[in-house]
Amino acid sequence: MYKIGDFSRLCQVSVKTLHHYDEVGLVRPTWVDQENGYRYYSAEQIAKVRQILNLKALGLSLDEISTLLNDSYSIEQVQNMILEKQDALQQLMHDTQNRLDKIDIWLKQISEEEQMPRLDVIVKKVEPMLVASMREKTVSGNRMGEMFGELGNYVKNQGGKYCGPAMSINHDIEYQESCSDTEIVCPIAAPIPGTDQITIYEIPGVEAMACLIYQGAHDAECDAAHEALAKWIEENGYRVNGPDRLVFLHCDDQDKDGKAIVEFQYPVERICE
Amino acid sequence: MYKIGDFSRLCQVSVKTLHHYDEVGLVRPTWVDQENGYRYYSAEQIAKVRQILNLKALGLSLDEISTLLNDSYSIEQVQNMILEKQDALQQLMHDTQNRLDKIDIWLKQISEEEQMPRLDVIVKKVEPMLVASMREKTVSGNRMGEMFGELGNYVKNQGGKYCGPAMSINHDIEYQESCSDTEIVCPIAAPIPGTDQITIYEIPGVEAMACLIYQGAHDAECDAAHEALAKWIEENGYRVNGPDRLVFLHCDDQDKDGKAIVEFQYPVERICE
DNA sequence: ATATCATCTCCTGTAACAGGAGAGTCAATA
DNA sequence: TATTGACTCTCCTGTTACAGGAGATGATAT
Repeated sequence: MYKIGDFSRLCQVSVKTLHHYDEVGLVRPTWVDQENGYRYYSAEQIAKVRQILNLKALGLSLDEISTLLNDSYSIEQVQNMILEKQDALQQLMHDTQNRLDKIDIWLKQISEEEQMPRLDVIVKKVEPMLVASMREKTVSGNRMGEMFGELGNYVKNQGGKYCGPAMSINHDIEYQESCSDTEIVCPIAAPIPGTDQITIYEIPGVEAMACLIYQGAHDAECDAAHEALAKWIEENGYRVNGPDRLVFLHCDDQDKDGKAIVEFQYPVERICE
Repeated sequence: MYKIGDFSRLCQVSVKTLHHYDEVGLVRPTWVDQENGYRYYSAEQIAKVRQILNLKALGLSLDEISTLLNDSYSIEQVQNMILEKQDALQQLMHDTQNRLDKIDIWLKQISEEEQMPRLDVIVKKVEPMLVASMREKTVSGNRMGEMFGELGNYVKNQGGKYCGPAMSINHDIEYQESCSDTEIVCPIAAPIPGTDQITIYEIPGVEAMACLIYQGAHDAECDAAHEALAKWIEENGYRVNGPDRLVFLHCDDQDKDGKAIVEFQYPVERICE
């Protein structure tokens, strides 16, 4: 019989840990002195503590260890438990590697450009949504404003309900100054009838959408942000694989060239996978 | 200005998370209605939340993100922070790989032998310790008992203080039936004088000691346990690189062949490193 | 007016202990 | 025998980044 201090030295675990294992019922002392509450452990229990240490080293939780040691499981069940752990650990490896990759990109950027890398790009999943849509070629900036007006009015008249910010989708593969093929859409909660010019349909979701928030006027800075996003996509090992979107999160309607907040969205996929 | 629900959808984070960020001061709402406590966020804050998400994806804690975003750190400081994280993540990769390796061994053993692998072997570090020692060749079991007696008495007479269980060290490289070179040692707290036969010195520590607890009589089962340990060492990619020890954790002195608890210890090293 | 949301604050729980307070115990020494 | 100093006990808090829920109030739409 050992007092907790001696036992902890034998097992190479802390007294606190033994207290904890007692509390959760994983390793109960062989005998407890009722007078002073001192815990006494027998040498045979060292083996049990070792089993626990070993199972912990595999990444099992105390709960799992507890059930595994108490209820005598069949080999298959143990095997399944271990296989599950293996999956979880492999997932962890994968995630960790991802983070390391991102850090690599960071460090490279810091040393090359001596400035903080962009922090405001994220890749997110975008759900499919029901929209009212207008699509026209040769759209100028002014015309776009008109189109939003028309579409908005139509939706309102039909009793449709907005359920998200409006956006435009750029169907041009390359940038063109004069002639562009642009679709503007307006997410709605429930279907409404369409017209010749206005289509109601569900735009597909996008698994990976590289997104950047831009705030300010629609000017040179805006183009710079666009470029930055394109650069980010390239440097982080992605490739654009669909039409990009412009989400109008906030528009100061009062003055057209005033403060606006838009999100640039490019559907992307990983290169080499 | 967005209410928290809209803002959470825009940022792709939960309301709970925004509450939390508010509480810890990471992202405070632009404006709070004093009447009802409603939080209102401005669209510019989306960018900040994104930065946070990105930094989180690198594995930084909220605390670290907080200091990084609030106090404007220099590029070098940021770089150091990131480098630290990189180290930590690489360590994590390493540990995780270790666990996966152990799991592989487990699964192989389960499928080959259709039984639970040994759970009671651990590899631990053993500190150097001051001991009183006797070493003799051609030691039989009986003689060992005598030696322990002599050594114990000597230590006691010299006023030495035990500070751990006694043990024997097997200096034979191969197992020999009749003639063996055995040292028995007794850890003591402070130096005492030596004699012709009894040496006082510090036995070196061992970085990696593969250990197995055995309880029972000193018989065939004991040899089986020894073998099991040897097998474990081999299968787990270690190699014995020093004299093995037998630690007498508990001896029922009454009857010699009765219940004893000993720990087999083999100093080991990893193969291929 | 009412029903349904959305939002608020406050509390608990998570995993596996570490650290410390304050009190009682043990063994050995003076 | 009294006194150390080492040990041990219980109880409480803190760790991380939120999730879940209770109970109350506010906002919005029919």
